[in-house]
Amino acid sequence: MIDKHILKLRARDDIGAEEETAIRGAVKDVVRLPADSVVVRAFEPMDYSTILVSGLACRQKDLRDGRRQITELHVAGDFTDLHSFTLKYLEHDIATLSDCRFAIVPHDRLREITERFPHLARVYWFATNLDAAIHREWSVSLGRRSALARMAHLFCELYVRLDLVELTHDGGYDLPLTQAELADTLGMTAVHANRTLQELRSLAHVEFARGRVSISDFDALKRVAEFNPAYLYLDRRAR
Amino acid sequence: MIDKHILKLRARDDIGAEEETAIRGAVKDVVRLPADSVVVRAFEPMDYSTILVSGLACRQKDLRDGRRQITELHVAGDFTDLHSFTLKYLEHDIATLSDCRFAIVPHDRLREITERFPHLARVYWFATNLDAAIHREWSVSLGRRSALARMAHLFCELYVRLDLVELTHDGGYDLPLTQAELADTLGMTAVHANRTLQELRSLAHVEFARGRVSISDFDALKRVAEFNPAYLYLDRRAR
DNA sequence: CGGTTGTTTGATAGGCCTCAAAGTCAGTGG
DNA sequence: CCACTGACTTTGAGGCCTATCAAACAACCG
Repeated sequence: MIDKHILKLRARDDIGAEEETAIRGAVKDVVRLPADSVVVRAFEPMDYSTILVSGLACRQKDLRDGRRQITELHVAGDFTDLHSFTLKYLEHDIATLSDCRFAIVPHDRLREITERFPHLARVYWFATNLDAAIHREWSVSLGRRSALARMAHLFCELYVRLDLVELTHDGGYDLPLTQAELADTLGMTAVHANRTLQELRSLAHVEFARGRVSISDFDALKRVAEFNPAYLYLDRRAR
Repeated sequence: MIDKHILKLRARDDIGAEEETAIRGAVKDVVRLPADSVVVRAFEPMDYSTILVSGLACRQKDLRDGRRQITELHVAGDFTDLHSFTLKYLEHDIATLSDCRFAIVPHDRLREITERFPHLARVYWFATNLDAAIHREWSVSLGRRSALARMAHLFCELYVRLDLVELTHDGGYDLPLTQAELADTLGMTAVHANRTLQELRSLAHVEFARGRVSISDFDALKRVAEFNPAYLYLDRRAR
């Protein structure tokens, strides 16, 4: 059920058998939600967190005028709202972008296992710090990169993150987003996202169609994006 | 020495006397650095973290072409690079923007106190999650807000954060930034920052001159920014 | 198969960038 | 005390990137 989650943890640190058992035991429930559902509503008191088991989800913040910014995309294995464990509520929504399954982990169980295994506390602390590192990279994209480089960068990031949980195949991956949602992620309009997509296809041979990203020349894409995966902390070490 | 740090922690949760003693005891050294120094270099292995005691510092990421994005500003009391405790290195620089003093906290002492006081582990975990919440709000600014609203929003945020550590006075606060550095924070050019500053002055009666922000009408500023401080998690509760 | 949602294209406008130069200010040294 | 210097701020002109508005087109779905 949460195999991809464990897989992702193990990419960054050793997780003992006892720890793994504790993590698996902390899952209380698994729920299914259709696309475009709000999983967690901003500012509602939370006493559980959720691991994304399958599907695509996001964190999004709405503005008064109805526009929104997606601040992170979540793939299978991500602890989408682990930060609510210490924050007690979220200042953003968690929403599904496709059909999703979530594993529910109550905060009191999180507290138990992090007190029993201080190492796991650090591993999960690390996980939220990694989210923050991704936020920072997105800030650079939004603040300093052109629309083209920003989009290329996102496609690179998702390739690496999905590859880690074995969700890439044939030089690409499923990304069930509309162009409007992609635009909300990249801080641009849907029209411009469409045009940028066309430019990216002709420049770097990257396709985005029918919910799938196909990368025929990853190096070309990386060059356009000036992509360096170091911010994803892919090295395994004791946390 | 780290009074402002303790003050900030206590704004979000109760910190016991024993915990406070442990925190103060974890400080090994205090160092002084002039403006425009690099405190922590990206990708260097870290075995300590630093609390900003006084001055203004930032997290910054450089691009190949020499441009940069400042992804967070740090004020006195902030644990500027607490995340290196679990990340082991940072993917960005920490740099000073004014003369600064830092308290050095070795990671092994952090490990000690977080294992001895699981509650402190959560308090510090919370602190890094708060950083991430600020990152997300900045993503919204960079992605969806106009230059004017973005600048207004930053000035609001800094007012609240500085007020928390008693560093505001006479309806304003010291912000020893050049316009170019402000521009790097807001994802715009220095020229445009200058023009936006002028617009903000005439629209919301906000001055930024000689390293000081003077706000004569905070409500007007908040309106321009659509500022809501909820993302700063200002409520005190058990973490 | 009609309606709805999502994609694509075109025309126009505007916000922000770029380049360049002038103006201001604090600090320095004669 | 006053040139001189270097850093920073301000202004102007022109252009590009991206937004906006509108409409046609394509794809999906009950």
